[in-house]
Amino acid sequence: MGHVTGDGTVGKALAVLDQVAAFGRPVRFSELLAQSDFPKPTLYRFVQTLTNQQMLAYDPDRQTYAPGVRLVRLAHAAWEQSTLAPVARPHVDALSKAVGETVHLAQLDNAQVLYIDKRNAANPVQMYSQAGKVGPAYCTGVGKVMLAFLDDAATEKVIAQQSFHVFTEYTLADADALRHELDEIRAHGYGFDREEHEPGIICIAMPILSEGGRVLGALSVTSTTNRTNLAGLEAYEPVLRETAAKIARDAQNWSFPDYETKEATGI
Amino acid sequence: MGHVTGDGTVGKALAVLDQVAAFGRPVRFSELLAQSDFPKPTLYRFVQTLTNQQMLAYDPDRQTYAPGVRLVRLAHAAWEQSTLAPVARPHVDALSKAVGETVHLAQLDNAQVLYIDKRNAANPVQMYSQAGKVGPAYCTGVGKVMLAFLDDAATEKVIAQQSFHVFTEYTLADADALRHELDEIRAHGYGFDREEHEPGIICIAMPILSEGGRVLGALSVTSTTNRTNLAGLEAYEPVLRETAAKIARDAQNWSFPDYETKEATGI
DNA sequence: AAACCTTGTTCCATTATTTGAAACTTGGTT
DNA sequence: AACCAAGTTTCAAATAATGGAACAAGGTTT
Repeated sequence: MGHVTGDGTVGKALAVLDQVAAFGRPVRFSELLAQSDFPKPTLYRFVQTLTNQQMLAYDPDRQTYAPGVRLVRLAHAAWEQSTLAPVARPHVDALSKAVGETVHLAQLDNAQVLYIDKRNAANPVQMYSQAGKVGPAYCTGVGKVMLAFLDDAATEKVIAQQSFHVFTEYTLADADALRHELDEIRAHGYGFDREEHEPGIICIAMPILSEGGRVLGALSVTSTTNRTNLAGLEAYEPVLRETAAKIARDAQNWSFPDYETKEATGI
Repeated sequence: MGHVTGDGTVGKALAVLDQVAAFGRPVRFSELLAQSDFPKPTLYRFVQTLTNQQMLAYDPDRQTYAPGVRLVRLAHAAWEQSTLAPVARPHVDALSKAVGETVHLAQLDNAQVLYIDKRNAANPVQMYSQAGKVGPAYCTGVGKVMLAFLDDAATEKVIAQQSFHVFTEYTLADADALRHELDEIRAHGYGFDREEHEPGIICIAMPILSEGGRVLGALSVTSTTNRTNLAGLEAYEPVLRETAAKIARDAQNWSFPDYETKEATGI
């Protein structure tokens, strides 16, 4: 009767997995139970099953559960197969070198922004700890440009799922403000983050669209108000647009020819 | 009657997820069906459910399934929470700087080696494409030292799951050869890879053990026969041992104090 | 040391969900 | 028009999930 999860047993089990991941730290069974809708034996069995399946890892010393190693292995496959990330990598590299600022590559995940790749101008890549991170869609450059180029039904569905927390004085605080912004973005073909998420942080963002106009992802160049301003970022628009086009083209023609690459790792 | 998966519906669904990941490329429903034990509607529903749950991503243009973005998000949590990886990071950095060779941090996943972190001496980190990778346990330095320090029952269970593919002329080709090698490793406290997995690639590996003697993971320093030899690698034994000890200590005392770190990302 | 928690684990009759053979739809091919 | 392959839906039978209750196992208090 009226469940949040849907998708039967599997959906429920995955909800438990999310719950553990959301804790951000190893968690005890009782902690999960306290904030769960499931009765004790049901939750217990889910946790057991997930642990058996290595989706959760149980630490017997501390009696805690944490997301398991199987996820890391699966995510490796996800990242390598996601048509965007591996195809985009050389282009993101080139863009990063060209602009000398932080570059992000993102996709839409549910109604959130998921960062798939990142180049930090200053300190060399530290990807795993950044890629995989999620952020709000309504107040980030990449989020807004992706929203702007979905079809109307999809856009509204995602808008309905935004929480509209006000981070700064520039944050778009409601659905109407966001809709208006999306119109602007559609008109220009790209968008900005005007310190909407964090004070002093600005960016220019470009959608990555397939030939058919489907949203594949988005690119952004980020900087700070100390170093530049929106007009300064706008100078990157041509190279951003070109990079997005190249990524879209390559993603289109991608057909996994180099399967079975015996990449030399050595332990 | 006699299933491989176990763990009910959830286990079966996750087996399908693994199957998709194992393809290494986006895959059609019919391809999955062809190599699946499940009847058509059953497999169909699993794929649907997993897609709903964003564990799989469906590409409508190509009619293919690939591992989904939710996995990347979950893996991010897994990596950050796995007691070893974040705790080990600074020590792995230091070790990498000290030895100037490729350094690997690994854990046991099922009966395989899972690389959790990596420092490449030459080109700066490219983690996501390396971490998450799995390798054989019986013919890698990290794999063997972890096996050596499991309890007997666990060791035998893992040995039984090895496939003993012969990669080079030095590969340990059967369980007995491996058992003998494990005895040696237990006697010394550390181990080598003598070109057992790839010609010209050698390493010295050190287990990371908790106070209670539980295997937490392993560290290795890898090089080539062009640059050095086993005696040369042995010079790294003290710093490796010390690093492993530091990681174990920190993993022990880790209690997630810095939860709620509002890390400044900016888009 | 007895009574009393709190946390984790097992039982088992009831209930709801998964299951899969068969039938059907869709789009492309002979 | 007939055919074929890939994907999707149906529905009664089989199976697996469910959760109230009762049971261990450590700890703490009286």
